[in-house]
Amino acid sequence: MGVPFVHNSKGCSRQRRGCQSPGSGFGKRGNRQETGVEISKGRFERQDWHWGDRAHDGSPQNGFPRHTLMTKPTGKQQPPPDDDSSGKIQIPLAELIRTRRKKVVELTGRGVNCYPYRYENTRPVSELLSDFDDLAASETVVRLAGRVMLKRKMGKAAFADVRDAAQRIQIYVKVDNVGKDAFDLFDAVDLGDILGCEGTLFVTRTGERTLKVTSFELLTKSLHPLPDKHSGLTDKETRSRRRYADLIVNPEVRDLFVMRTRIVKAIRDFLNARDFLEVETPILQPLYGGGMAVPFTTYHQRLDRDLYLRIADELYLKRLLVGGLEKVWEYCKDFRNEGIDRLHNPEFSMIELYWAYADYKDMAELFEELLRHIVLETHGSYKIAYGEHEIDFEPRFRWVSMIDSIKDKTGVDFMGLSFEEAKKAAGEYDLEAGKLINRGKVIEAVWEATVEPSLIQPTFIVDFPVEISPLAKKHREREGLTERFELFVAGQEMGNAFSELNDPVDQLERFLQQGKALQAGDKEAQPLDDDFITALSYGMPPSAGLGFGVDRLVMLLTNQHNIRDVLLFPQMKDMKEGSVPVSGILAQIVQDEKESDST
RNA sequence: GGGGGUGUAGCUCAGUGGUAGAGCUCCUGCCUUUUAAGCAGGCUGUCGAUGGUUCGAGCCCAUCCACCCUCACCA
Repeated sequence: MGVPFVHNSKGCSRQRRGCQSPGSGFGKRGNRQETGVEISKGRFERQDWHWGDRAHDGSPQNGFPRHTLMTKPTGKQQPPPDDDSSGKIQIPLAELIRTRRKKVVELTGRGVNCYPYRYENTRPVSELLSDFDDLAASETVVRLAGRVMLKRKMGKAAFADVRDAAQRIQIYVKVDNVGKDAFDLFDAVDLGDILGCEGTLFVTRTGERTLKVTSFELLTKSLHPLPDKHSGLTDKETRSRRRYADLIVNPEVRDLFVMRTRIVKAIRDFLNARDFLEVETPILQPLYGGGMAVPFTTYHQRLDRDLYLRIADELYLKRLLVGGLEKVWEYCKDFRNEGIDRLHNPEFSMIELYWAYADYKDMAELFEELLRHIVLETHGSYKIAYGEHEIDFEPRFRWVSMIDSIKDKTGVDFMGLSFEEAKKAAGEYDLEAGKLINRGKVIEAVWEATVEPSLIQPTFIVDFPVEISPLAKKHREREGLTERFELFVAGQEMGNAFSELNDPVDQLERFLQQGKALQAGDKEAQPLDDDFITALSYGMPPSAGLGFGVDRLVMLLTNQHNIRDVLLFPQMKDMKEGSVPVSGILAQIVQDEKESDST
């Protein structure tokens, strides 16, 4: 852990490291005397919180931030009053956590383990609810476990809402049923605590299905208060940074990520059923390639060389075609060192599949079937809503060439036009001149300006200009074009496929062209991959290849419009200033506990 | 990167230059079928950061940071 794996991602693992082994860090913290600082009376200075392991300098770390609490010499400090508030971090959160931690200490003193090891024979709440009538009538004793979301205490009885992975249920705890000691323990239960409960099911006066608790066990004490019980957690930044809190209080978020997993499973099932072999290829690569992108660079010490995080899987999967595997695919995490926005995260998921003896038309058939399968599996219908649109996957997808689609829209036919002629024809559109560096780019730019936004229902755009398709085979009939399609749905690209270029000489020439671009300063151009050319020289069968972004697909199928919302842990910039790490609060509390023990 | 917006208590939000507020959470008390339980009382903040204007700044100005929307580029 001493040397950061990826130079560019500093700070990404800070929080995780801090959580590893809190116990090991407490004794090593400088005390007040040594650091020459003083805990101010009732005030925690946020900016004086220092993370010991922030610098990536390779120095040994103990896995826990070195805490240094200090204050500004404000001159307003007074000797701590002799009540028990001296030295406390008195931001409100700290007080809330302190109160809960006190309960842990007290309960532990009474022999209650606030962090026991297991709770057995539980049933999912969903099952208890679906079998409710029978279970209630037979007074079957059942057990469940979950998190306390709401609590309503009334003297010698109490209700609480407990939620497990999928459902919530009300529990009823009455002193007559559980005994005084247990009822006192229930008094100490906070929102957020995790409980195991045993009892029978009944319906309350007001008609709510409820577990009448006969015994319960505290399974985990929660120290951090939950977000507001009514309005929940709405701040998008906090929801992304603390996805765990988001998942606790926003059931629809949980549903969305369950849906994401179902989508991936549907893809996997579909490809497995067609004998595509799921493989794994290197993420850490001596040379990147297979796409146009800026890579992340990292360094291997023992090899004493730079390595790259992959930007695409293409070149490795094609090597497997050479090796005779014929039908391969990979669920791949790729990394691109580019901007972060509504549609882009530095690490993202793709599916790439390669199919020997097939061409791009076969691949289009397969892709269409795959999407229909996924939509039906996950939605139970072929129609989905996306924003203001209803997308229907049932009819055959339109199939139209890029050049024809422009002709249909504008009347201009780019087929057979030279670069100069094409540029002239494009003159009436407001295009960025710097991009119009060849015929293919001009056609693409015109197409993007005129046709792309209108592609709401699933549409294959096919036969791209050769200049913008360096890995695709030349079209067997149409001069200057390649056998390539991209699928568009709701105005967005949902996949990209070619009849794969397998002539090693042609591929070498295209690499050399890319090499020139790289030298000329195009950071996204692809470097020459000698080993890939070597592989092609052995002979790669005629093949079709397809790649599509999983995150984008999940967005489409879950009606989300920001990639961050379909990623459990999206990349975030460094934390905004002013927030106090919970570990700092806990460290302070534990220090106070130790001091009060020794006095 | 350009343009627009937001940042106040753990959470959700008020607060247009004059002593930082509400609801929820939390604490104390009452309450044995409640349900955003209720009732009574109480604690809680470097108003994102830094600088400026002002007798006085949460509020006005500048810079910076983060997030959201939007435009251009990569999936």
